[in-house]
Order: sequence, then C-alpha cells, then structure tokens
Amino acid sequence: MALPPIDLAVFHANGFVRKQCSVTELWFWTCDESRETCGDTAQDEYTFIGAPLIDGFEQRGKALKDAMREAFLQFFEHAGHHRVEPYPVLARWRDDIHLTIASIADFQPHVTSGMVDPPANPLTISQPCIRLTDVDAVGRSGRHLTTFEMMAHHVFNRPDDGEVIYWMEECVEQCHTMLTKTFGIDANEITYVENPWCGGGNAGAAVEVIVGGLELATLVFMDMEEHPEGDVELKGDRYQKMALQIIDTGYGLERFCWAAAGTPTIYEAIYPETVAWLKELSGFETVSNQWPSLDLERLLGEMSRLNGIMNIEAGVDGDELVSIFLTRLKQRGIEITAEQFSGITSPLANIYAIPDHLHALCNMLGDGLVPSNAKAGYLARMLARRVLRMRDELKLDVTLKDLAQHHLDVNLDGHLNKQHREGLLIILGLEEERYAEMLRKGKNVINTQFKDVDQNATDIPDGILFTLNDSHGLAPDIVVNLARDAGWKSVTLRTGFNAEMAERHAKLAKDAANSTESTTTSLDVSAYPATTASYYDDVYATTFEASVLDCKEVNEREGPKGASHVIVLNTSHFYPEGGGQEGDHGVLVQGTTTVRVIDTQSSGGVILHYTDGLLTTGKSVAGEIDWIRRKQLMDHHTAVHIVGGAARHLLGPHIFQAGSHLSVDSGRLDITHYHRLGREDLDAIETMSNMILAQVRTTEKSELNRKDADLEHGFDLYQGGAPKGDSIRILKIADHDTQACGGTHHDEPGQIGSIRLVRSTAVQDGVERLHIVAGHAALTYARTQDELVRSTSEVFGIHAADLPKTAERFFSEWKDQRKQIEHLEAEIVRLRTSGGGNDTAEIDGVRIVIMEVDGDLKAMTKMLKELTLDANNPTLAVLGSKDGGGKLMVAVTEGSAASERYNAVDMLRLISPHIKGGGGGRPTLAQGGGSHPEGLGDALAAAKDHLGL
RNA sequence: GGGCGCUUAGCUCAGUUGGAAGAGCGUCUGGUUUGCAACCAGAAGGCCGGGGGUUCAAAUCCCCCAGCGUCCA
Repeated sequence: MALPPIDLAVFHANGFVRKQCSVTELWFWTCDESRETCGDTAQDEYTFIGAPLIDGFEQRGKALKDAMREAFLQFFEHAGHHRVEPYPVLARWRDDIHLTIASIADFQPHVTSGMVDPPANPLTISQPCIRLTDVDAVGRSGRHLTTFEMMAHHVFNRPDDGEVIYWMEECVEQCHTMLTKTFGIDANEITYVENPWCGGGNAGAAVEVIVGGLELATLVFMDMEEHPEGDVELKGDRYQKMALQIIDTGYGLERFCWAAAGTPTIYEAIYPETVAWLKELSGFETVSNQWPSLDLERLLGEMSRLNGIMNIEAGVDGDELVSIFLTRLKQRGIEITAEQFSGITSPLANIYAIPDHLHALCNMLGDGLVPSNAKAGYLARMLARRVLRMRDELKLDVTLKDLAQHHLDVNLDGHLNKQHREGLLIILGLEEERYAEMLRKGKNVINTQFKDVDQNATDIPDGILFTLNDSHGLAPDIVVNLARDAGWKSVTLRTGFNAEMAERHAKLAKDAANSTESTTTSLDVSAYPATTASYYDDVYATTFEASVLDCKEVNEREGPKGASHVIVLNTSHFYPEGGGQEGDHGVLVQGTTTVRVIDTQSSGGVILHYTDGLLTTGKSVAGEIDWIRRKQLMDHHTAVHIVGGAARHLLGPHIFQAGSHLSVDSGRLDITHYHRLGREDLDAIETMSNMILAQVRTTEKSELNRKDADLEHGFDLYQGGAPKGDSIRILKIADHDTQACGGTHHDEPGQIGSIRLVRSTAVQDGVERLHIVAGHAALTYARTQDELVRSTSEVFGIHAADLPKTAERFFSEWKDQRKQIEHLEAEIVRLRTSGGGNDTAEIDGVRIVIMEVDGDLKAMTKMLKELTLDANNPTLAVLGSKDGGGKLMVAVTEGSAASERYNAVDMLRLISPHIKGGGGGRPTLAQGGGSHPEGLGDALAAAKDHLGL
C-alpha cells in the first residue's frame, strides 16, 4: 500500500489545486493553474537570481542570516512554539553519527523513540548542521554548502495518550502563512510537492516546499517505523504506524537568505565580505579583466540557473562537464571559450568554498573538536586541508590562522561555543604545519615513486596515483604539480581519473562494510526481570541478601575463564562491568554452599554473576563482594574523573574523554588533545589532582531525567559516551568535574589517598592515554619503582642518586670498548698477514691470505675489508671461523690482478662442502656457512691445494 | 572501525634479485684566509623502531608489537 494523497483544507482555502508533475510524476499543489511541473525538475529554472522573491531583507552576510533566523523563530514563537537553543555541531549524545546533520538529530534517538520527553513541545529551533557528503560540489554548484542552519518547528504527538498538539493541516498552514505573510512570497511561486520520506528506520508522508525553483523547506510527518509485517511499503521497505507522531520540518536558512538576496550564488548572499576579500587577495579582477567584453554577473547568474536544473552528480568527468556548460551557455547567448570558462570558474569555486569550509571548521573546533587522523577529528583535518589546498591554488599569501581570524570576526562575530579563540588558532597553526610537512615529504615520495617513469612521459601510472593519494595524502592534482617541478615536465592527469578514484574508494568502503559481521551470541535474558541494583545506595556496603532467580551452566566460550555457571538474582550488590569499570568479584553463600563470583556482567538490565559452582534456584542467598577489589576499582574510577577534570582545567576546553578502562592494577584515561604530553604536563595534572583530593570533602551524586540533565549541565556531561536511557546518574566533584557516570564512586575523594600519573602514551593522533594509579595501587607502584632503583643500584654498587650518571658512563664505555675490540681484531689480522708466516703467501704479485679466525660473519667482514680494500696490495683472502656451524668468507681486491685471476664464488663453492654448507655472493666477495665446523681445517687446506700452495 | 605506507648517522633522506651499511647537511681536526663566508683534505658519528621466524647469510622475505603518516567509513 502506498500513502494516501495529502489533501488539506489549507490548500483548498488558498486556491491550490492538485496536479501531477509532467517530469517527475510526483503529485503537487499549486495555485497557478497553468503549471505543469512541480518546480524542482530539470525544466524549472531558478526565478529569483537578480529578482529576489523575499522582500524587506536588505542586509547581506551574517546580518542577513541573523535577521532571517529571528524572523522565522519569532513567527513560530508567536504561534505557540518554545524557542530552543541550538545544540552543538558535534553530536556527542549519539554514537551513530559524528556531526549534527539535521535539527531532528538533536532529538534522536531518545526523544523520537518516545523514551525521553522533548525539551519543549512544540518547539522551534535554528540548528547549525554539517554535512560532508557533497563537499566536492561546494563552490562549484553555486548552491551546495557543507554547513548550514536548519530552521525548524517540531511537534511530538502521542495520540494514544490523547496528546496531539497539531498535525499536517496546522503545520502546512503555519508554513504557508509564514512564507506569504512574514516573507511576502507570491503564492503563485510556491508549490507543495507530495514526496514520502524515509530514513533511519522511520518514515512518513512529506511535503517539499519549492519556491522559485528552489527547495526552501521539507515538512515531514513521521508516524511509521520499519516493520517486516508493516502494511505500507516505501522504497522497498515495509513500515507500520508507531505510537509517536512527529513533525520534522527543515527550512534552509541560507536558502531563504539567497532567495532574499537574489545573488548569482548562495555564497555571495551569506559570505559576501569574505568572497570580496578573497577576490582582492587573489587578484581575481586581473583575471576577469582579461576579457572585458564578458558580463561576469550575467555569466554567473546563468551558471547558477544551469546548475539548478542540471543536478550534477558528484564525480562527473570534468572536461565533459565544461563542454556541456559551454553548449548550454551558447544557447542562452553567452559566447565563451573553454579557457575563459575555467579561467573564471575554477578560482571562483575556491573563493566560494573557502568561507563555507572555514565556517564548518570553526564551528567544529569551536565545539571542542581536536583534529585527528581518525574518526570525527579526521573530518576537521580534511576540511582544513581542503582550505589550504584551495588557498595554494589561489596563490594567496595568508596563513590558515589569518583566514580563520577573518572568518571569526566577519562571519561569527567572534563567537565559539566552547573552545577559546587562542586554542582554535593554535590548532589551526599545527594543522598548517602538518600540511606543509606532508607536502615537503611528498617531494621525496614523488622522486622515489617516479624512479621508473620516463622523464618525457605524459601519463602517470594509476597505481602510483592511488598510492600517493591513499598512503601519502597527495591528491592527483598535487602530484601533477609536484612531478612537473621535479622534472617530469609533460605529465598530465588523465580525464576522469578523480571520478575513478572516488569510485574505487566507494567500492573498498562497500567491501569493508560487507565483510563485517557480528558474531555476538549472548545469553537470552529477556525471560528475567531487570535486577535491582543496590550498589548505588551505599557504595561502602559489602554484603546483601537476595534470592536466586536462575542458575545456568555456561560453556567455555561464554563467560570468563573458569566460570561454570551464570546466576541471576532479584537484587544484587555486585557491580557489572560498565563505563570502563571492571565487574565485581566475591562470593555467594547458600546454606553450606559457597561459590565464587569470578566476573559480573550486565545484559538488558539483568546482572549476570559468573560463578565457579551452582546454587539452587528459588532459594535465598547471601552475597559478599570482594571489598579490596571494589575499593581499588572505585579509587581508580573516581581518580579518573579527577584527573580528567584537572586535564581540562590545565590544557583547555577541548579535553574530552575518548575512553577509559579501570582495573585493579591501574586506570587509564584517553583524552583528546592536539599535542603529545610531556612530563611537565603530567606533573601539573598530577599535582592538581592531589590538591582536589585534599580540598574537596564530598562528591555530589544525583540522578536526573535526560531532559533536565541536558538543560542543567549541557553536553559535556556525556564524556563517557552516548547515554542509553532516560535516567542519568551524575557525579559532580565540586566545580572541578561533572559527568554522567554509572560507575561506583567514593563519597569522599580523600578516601583515595593519592593519585599518580605513571605515563602517557599515544592512542591515535589527537588522543593521549593517561596511565593512572591511585590508592593502594599507587603505593604498590611506588614500591615497585623503588625496588627497581634499589636492585639496579646494587648491581653497580652505587647510591641510587648516581644511577643515571653511572649508567651513562657504563654505556659510553661499553660502546668505546666495543669499537676498540674491532680495531684490535683488524690489527691482529694485519699483524698475522704482514710477517710472512703460514697464513700468507704470494703468487705472481697477488697476496694470498688463508687463515682461521675467531668471530662471526660481521667480524670477519671487518677483517676482509682490512685485507682486500687496498688497491695497491692485490689480495685473495680466504677466512674461516668455527662460529655457529662454521663460516667461510672469500674476497679479492676489486679491479686488481687478484680479481682478474680469482673468482670468490668459485673458490667458496669449491671448499664449502668440507663444512657441509653452501653459500654465494659476488665474484669479488662470497660468504657461506655450514653445519660441520670440524671440517674447517680441511676446507682451508683445500683452498691451499687448489692454489698450489 | 577498515585499507595502505613509513621507521636507516645529530638532521633530511637513498639503499636494486637477500651477499662489504651510503649521500647531503651538521659536528670535530688540519689546510687556505687579516678575519668571515667559501673552499680543500681527513675523521668521528649506526642494537638499520622492538621481538620472533625463514636462511649458510636479513636493513632487505614472513609473523607479532610499538610509534608515525595517510585515505576511507
């Protein structure tokens, strides 16, 4: 079954009729009887370029956005909506996406699933969003952006509970009223297109709002969820009605601005100052002035119109595209050559894209993101690198910091959500250094990769381009430039290569996605009620009474090593592994039976006690947790919060927990930071952490519902990851640190005793791992370290304080002496071969040295060098050693009578059978070994025989 | 999370089919020069990231680990 028509009174009241689009076959509503198309097709050009559709907004840039946003929000406030402040662009409350991609993303999945109440209902918001899927089209299409604000009004209805605020009728009416009254848009220009929406497991009827050929908004009426037996089918999946009815609207703030400005591209409407500045910096006028007859404004306007109807897919061949454009422009009376076309459009594409990318970058870093080579941080690095590349293509003499300063002042009014201005600039400075380093290294890589490429070649092998891009970060265009600089003057990029590479990446990503299969086979816990967790009530209590709900055998692959049974209780004091904290150990006692709890896990709210024995189901049991273990885990867990807070205070607001693990031996905390940490940093954090232990008397533990937790503490609360439920446990350590955390914590930080930062290691770029010991583990650590120092000092027989100095002296003396031994060994060889003893002879002006020596191949090599490298003393040397099964080396002085007369390989092959071995090498140097050292004498004798000695 | 690449002298990097560890810069000594720069001659400086394995023989081939880089999700 498909969805029924969206037939609303508001359409009829405003004189709209329902028609079917002659191009897309979608049904749409219009009050222009003559209209045949829905407005968003290849036949509907933008009508607002040079002829704004929205009156009364004379501002441009940030002022225009501010005015437009305010007009929108005020309209919906007057219509009874509560204004909600925008969420961060980093979606830290979600574990499925890195960035906020839509206003509804703020409320997924917890609100849209019905588990958590929305912050207000109905609400209106203007949510900054970032989408990087079309990043390649930004600047070139005239309308694509990576960052935009999605203005919205949202409603969350619960019809089953009689809570219905409004649905389609009122929604469309409000939209129509706003467009025509607030923004003065001519109703004839508006079409409402029926086009069902689905995504992320949900679906519903939807209306696209098209004005002047531009999609200004989408109104989604989400009231279905994916279900195999659903009665509605959309795009291949089946859906059924769900309990919630959600209105999810999205109005493109920047598009409203564009429609009000009527500029050739969207970028000139929202970033006019930056575009002008970059044009000036890049000397764009001198480019366009080359062709005075060209009407630039008209050309750009026509291009935007064309872009609007051509709907270019990413990855289309560049040259082909240009020729299409030239033909279409000619049809419209604009004569332009391919050279003129790319001479104007390629710098402009960069000029347009830079402010967009900077906006996204500043917002991401402003929310505390640290650039990295993986995960969300990579997205920031990619944007920074794109800006730097475009800057270089434009030959601008400014740094990334300069660009960001300008952007901050002009387009953001200096506002950042969290990060300080200085922090942001430091990060961008580092990114630029990395970029420069990558290019510098790139020059070397080019030379090695191009080693086998002819200097006159015109094509670069695909394999080289793939490797350089994927492994060294050098995009094909950059490679061509670098190669030309390095001497391969005529290389060019094959047309369509970039598209091929994108395809290849897409295929690799697809293959990777297919190969990942989940193999988790967990115990079915749905039969049990959620276990009542009593460990929060009194974290110092160690014993409890419960009754056994079930006891099952576990096989070896399930559960921890040594566990034979898993026991489910009605209530438990055992903390199951979670939030990085390992599970509790202890004992369960039933009458005279005692079983050890080896590990505690949790699944679907049910606490699973893995034990080494069985208990009787249905009877009561006494539990006791291993308090020494639990206390140590709590020491580490509370310490990790304190250390994290100290790091944030000392290093900056971008410090965010990227993971943690708490065991009995130690705790570790991964934090986001843009530098490696030095010992001074660790000392400072350690000092502050211990000060907190002394200063803060009690920790504050509270439990809030999700809605209030967000409102009261913001999203920094979720350091430990996206929260799962409606109820949030919060641990607050004075003003030092506040986090959502389900772990067990001390009531008094002082209970920990002391905290030591053992060391820091790198987890990935931008993430530093702090290794922490606290409480008794800190004491154990100190003792272990003392013992190391003590025992090492005893070896040297010195005081501990002299250890570094002495070790240094021993190491350098050891190196010196090793050096001297080598010299002495060479000296021995010289002595043995200079006196005319048994070891040396002479045949027709060539010195023959045949001798047994001590040492391995490396030592023998030194001796051979001593013997055969002097061209004035032509020598054939045969050395043998009993080292490891017997070794033989033969060498002759290169380029001398010796090398003309004797072949080292032949000699070696001749004598090596005596030690049951083989070997090989070059005619002037051969080496080999065997398994019969006793035959060494025979081998050397055979050499003498062969030479007639 | 997945793919790929890199790790060699104080620094920047070469190192071919496994067979004598190299260059440039820097350092030191001597020469030249009023002095400096420059130049000439010479020298010192290497656990070839760590650990296993294959081999008579590994910087080189295989496996594991670590660090760094990079592309993609």
